[in-house]
Amino acid sequence: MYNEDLSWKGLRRTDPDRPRPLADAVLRLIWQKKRISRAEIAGLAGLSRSTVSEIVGEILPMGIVAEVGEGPSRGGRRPIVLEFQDDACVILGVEMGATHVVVALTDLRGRVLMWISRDHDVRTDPVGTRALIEELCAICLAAPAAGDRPLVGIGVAVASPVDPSHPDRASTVVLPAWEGRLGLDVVARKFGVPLMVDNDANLGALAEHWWGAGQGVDDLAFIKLAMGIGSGHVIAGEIYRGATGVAGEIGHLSIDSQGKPCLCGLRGCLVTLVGAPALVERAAELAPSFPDSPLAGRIITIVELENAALAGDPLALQVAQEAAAHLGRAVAGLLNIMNPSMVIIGGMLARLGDLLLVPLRETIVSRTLVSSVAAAEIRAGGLGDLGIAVGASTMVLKAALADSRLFPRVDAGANGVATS
Amino acid sequence: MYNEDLSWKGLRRTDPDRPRPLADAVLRLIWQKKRISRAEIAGLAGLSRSTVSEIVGEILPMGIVAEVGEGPSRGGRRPIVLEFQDDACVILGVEMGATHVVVALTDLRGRVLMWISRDHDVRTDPVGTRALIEELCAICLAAPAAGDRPLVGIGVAVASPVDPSHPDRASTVVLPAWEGRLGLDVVARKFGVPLMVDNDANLGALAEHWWGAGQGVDDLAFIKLAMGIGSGHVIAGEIYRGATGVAGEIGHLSIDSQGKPCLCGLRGCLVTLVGAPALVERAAELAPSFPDSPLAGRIITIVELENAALAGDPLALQVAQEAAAHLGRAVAGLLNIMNPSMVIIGGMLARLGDLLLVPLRETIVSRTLVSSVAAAEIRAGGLGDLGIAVGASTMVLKAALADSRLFPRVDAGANGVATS
DNA sequence: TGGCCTTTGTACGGTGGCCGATCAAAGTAT
DNA sequence: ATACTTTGATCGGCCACCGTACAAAGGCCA
Repeated sequence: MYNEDLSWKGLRRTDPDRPRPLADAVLRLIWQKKRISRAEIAGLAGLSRSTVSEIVGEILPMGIVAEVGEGPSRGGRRPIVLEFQDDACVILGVEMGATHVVVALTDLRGRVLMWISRDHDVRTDPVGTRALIEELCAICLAAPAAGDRPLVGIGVAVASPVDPSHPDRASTVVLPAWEGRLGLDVVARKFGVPLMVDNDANLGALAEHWWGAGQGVDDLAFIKLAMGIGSGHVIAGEIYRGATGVAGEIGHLSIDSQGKPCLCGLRGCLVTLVGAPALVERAAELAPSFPDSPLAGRIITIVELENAALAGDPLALQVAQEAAAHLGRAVAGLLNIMNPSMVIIGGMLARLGDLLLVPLRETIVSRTLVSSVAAAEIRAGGLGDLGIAVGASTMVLKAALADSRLFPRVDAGANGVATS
Repeated sequence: MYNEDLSWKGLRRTDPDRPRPLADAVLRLIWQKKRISRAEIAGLAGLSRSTVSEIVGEILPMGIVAEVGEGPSRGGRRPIVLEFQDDACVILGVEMGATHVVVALTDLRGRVLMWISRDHDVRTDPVGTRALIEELCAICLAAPAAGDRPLVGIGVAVASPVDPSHPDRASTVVLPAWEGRLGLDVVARKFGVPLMVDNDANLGALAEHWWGAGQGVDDLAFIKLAMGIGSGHVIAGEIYRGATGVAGEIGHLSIDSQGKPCLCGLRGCLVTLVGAPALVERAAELAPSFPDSPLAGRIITIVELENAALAGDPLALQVAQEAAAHLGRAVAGLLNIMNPSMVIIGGMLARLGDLLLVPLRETIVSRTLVSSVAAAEIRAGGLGDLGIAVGASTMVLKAALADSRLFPRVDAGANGVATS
């Protein structure tokens, strides 16, 4: 007759172990505003100046916020400017793709200090991949750009669904050789920091939300176009994972019941129409009609196809337009079901920009009933190839800003000392 | 470079106007457990017994919780049992369909005390509809079942998207005659209580989550099969509305690019295949192949079709199976995108039960890649025709349990007096 | 049956987070 | 130079909640 679940939200007032519940909120505000005075914090956070003074007094010794002189007067005493020290700590973001590993070292504002990409057959070699991640992380941390600054944590993006309640569990479907377990805790122990895992498309969405095209938009979808097609969702500012962490398998939306069979058993899945292999194949099919194209009559790669489209080759353009039309049908479905404010196209094909987006928008607008759905913005991602790795780092940053105990203590004198 | 939005969650500790932030949480716990002692509350809520005593002392005078004798001893003093008074107040739930209005009077546990359904052309007659709602509400409140108990509020379900930030705004697409506004505030003023509005499928999902097939499941989708097809979503226990309140237009998922054109401009929309008119039409198409069917050779209604299927008529069964197959493709897409733990089929066609569900499940299992997605439960709704109206009432109950100030004061002596 | 322990609910003093009032410092407006 | 503003620190106070202590009322066991 009624819901037996005990965990009605907000039953516990706050975590009793956590001193000063509002301190983290103030820290976030400082992070957001970057430079801000105590009085401004009081105004924006709805706290009294006395409370803010007290809280700031506790935050300063942590070393991630510093007083940096005085600001302009607004008719009275000049305020002391508090500045968030973006370079007080570093974060590692790891992208585990199907055939490559990217490690990016960022500061506390998502800026990439250095990065390394290495081809590796991740899918079949778990042991080697773990060692490679450890090696690349160590290289990043030893680099001058890291400058001895303490590490907050390591974020890892995997190209496989991640169950939020069992983050170390790996999908045996996507990564059979990994035997159901990522085993990244050894990496965490090696560096003595927390390690967090999530799906790559989710983290792409997060990165675009924090630093890219989706800033200020609280409900967005991110579609990663590559070999496979995945989508990640940010709802109300949070990553949405669904009940079992596999939300976003947009690649297997069935677009055309008469289409080609897909590995998943459906016919006409989006991935069979818009995945990279499908596009290459389609180009080969169309080649006889475009004898003048430099692509005609030979085996091509997806990168060549993209370059040709950017160069204006009619064959490549036709392939892109067809892909956009197929994708548009799926995105229309996505819009109808999820109703995000924005859809961001990421991954390799995002390079095509308007070549893909213009026909995509046309398809969507002409195929969506409710006008406010069709009004959703469709954009290309703004973060390039490092977007996923930066998203992984952002996940750690977000966690630390939600619970400042995750920030390592920085000795007070070291404010931005090691950057130079 | 960073998110300019100020409203980072949890910045304000609590609403300062609201005394005792935990009092509402305790009240919810009492509601949930129905009968519970102070000591149990302390244990479950993580509060001290002294605090609970104090809070309960404040709740008791409200009249919605009463001490009802002592419970069994567990080795010591016998506990005083607190009981939530489900019949202390009543709530009105209104379903505004396309061609009918349902008003249900419920207690504080979703039980229907009385209900009235009236056919009315809602779409074209806003003034008459408002008057009708007022009339039916007044009848319910004057009935013996209401017993003079105070009204908490009125919930209204409308068969149109509802923008959460402008709840009184009506879609001019679905309800053109209403000129963009519902104008239900007059009803609220008439009865002097708060009035809340949401989409019908959303409220169906809510009702199933609280009282029906979806109890204990925090992520579920509700699909309303009727003239149109709508879906509502509960995510993490809350109704999900999307960025502009139009999440769930599953009816216009494109299933078949070679299908019939739809009003929305797409081809092969789900509603053109599984909507009630489409099913009737399909039955007529198939009739020549089933000359023995009692349905053959004449114009039939959807209800007749349903009844025939339940009676085992091969023609009707074929129509149902085809519908299930089409619906299965859409639900597979929904599962891939949203990954709910459960999908609940409601609306008229839910009457068919396993006739629809069995082929539906088959389609889904054979057409979904990730096994945990396919493991989502597919069920028929458990609340029948009043589900939507009960959901509307539940919306009000939920709001009152989240902010107990919405409960009217009940004079202490009147505990369940008027029920007889 | 009496003693001892447990459980429940209440009373009371204490604590910690936050606020308002106050004040000094340092600026602007006239 | 005077009056007013703004900022930040300090101090006392309030309130929600906690822990302790205690009384009432039960069970367990000799």
